[in-house]
Amino acid sequence: MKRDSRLSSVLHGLLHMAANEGPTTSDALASCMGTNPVVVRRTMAGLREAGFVKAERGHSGGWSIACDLERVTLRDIHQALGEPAIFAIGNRNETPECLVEQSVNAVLDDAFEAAEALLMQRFGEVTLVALAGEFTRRLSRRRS
Amino acid sequence: MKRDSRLSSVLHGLLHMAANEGPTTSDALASCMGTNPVVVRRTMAGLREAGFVKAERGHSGGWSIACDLERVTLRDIHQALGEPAIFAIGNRNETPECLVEQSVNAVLDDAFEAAEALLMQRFGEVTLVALAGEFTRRLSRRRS
DNA sequence: ATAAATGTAATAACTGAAGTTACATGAAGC
DNA sequence: GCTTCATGTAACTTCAGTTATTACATTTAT
Repeated sequence: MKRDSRLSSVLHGLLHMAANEGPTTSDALASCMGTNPVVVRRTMAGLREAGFVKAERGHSGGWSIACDLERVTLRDIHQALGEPAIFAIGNRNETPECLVEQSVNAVLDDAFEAAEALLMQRFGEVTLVALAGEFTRRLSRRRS
Repeated sequence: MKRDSRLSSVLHGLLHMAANEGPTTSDALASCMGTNPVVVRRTMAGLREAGFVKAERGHSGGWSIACDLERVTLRDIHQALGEPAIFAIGNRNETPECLVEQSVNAVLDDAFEAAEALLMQRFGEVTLVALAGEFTRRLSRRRS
């Protein structure tokens, strides 16, 4: 499977948008993310619908932040993307008749649910401001 | 991406093998797992190399357990399968030049590593005997 | 010998993200 | 009004990785 990098992509885009004064075009985001402007629009669409960013059309248009960076967490962003599947591993059959397979599924699901809960908790603890702070920290470290 | 169900599949197969007296053929495993005998051989190959199962060729051959079910855990099985990727989500670029992207990656990687560590810990706590016990429990529950 | 089993290579099918092309729509500037 | 620059979106292709299938070699018991 090709790995889903939408979360990584939009976070990267958001930080660039936050750093820019006016709106940032899909083209600009695409070039700094090494992808295609159409992909940017498609991916950002979820965040737009969730109200985290806004897009202005026409001359001098583009994307800008439309939320409080202190309140929005990585978990919110993940949800806005439609909560894509986290695991590449899963059960072969979600509703098996075989009692053996049901047992295997139950044990695996327990473990996966615990791991997912932890991941979501972590995501919920990181605001976009904190993410930007991580960048600032790295920037000053490099400068010194 | 199609989800990787090899772990689920081999565990299902192992429990069936453990329940059978003699060796179990790939055909038998395949039909109870709803797949193809070639897929069974290919998937079981890792466990065979790890010494968890053995395969006998020729007449009245097939697969049988070759390990202590109390000592082998789901984690061992996952390793024997070649430690396939756990997450369907990942960074767009693993070694980015952009400091913004590096920051995003670092924060995401932290969270993913924590979730993976928890999952592996859970897997390490479940032996094949415990898995079989889960089946026995379900069986008696259904009978009552 | 024959039949029954695994071992494995080669190839196609399937799935979902990512990439691309094309065109409609809207807003600013002239 | 017209042009230009931007997003919105549909349709299609590409790509990667598991799964499925076909084919054939090899081993073992009868």
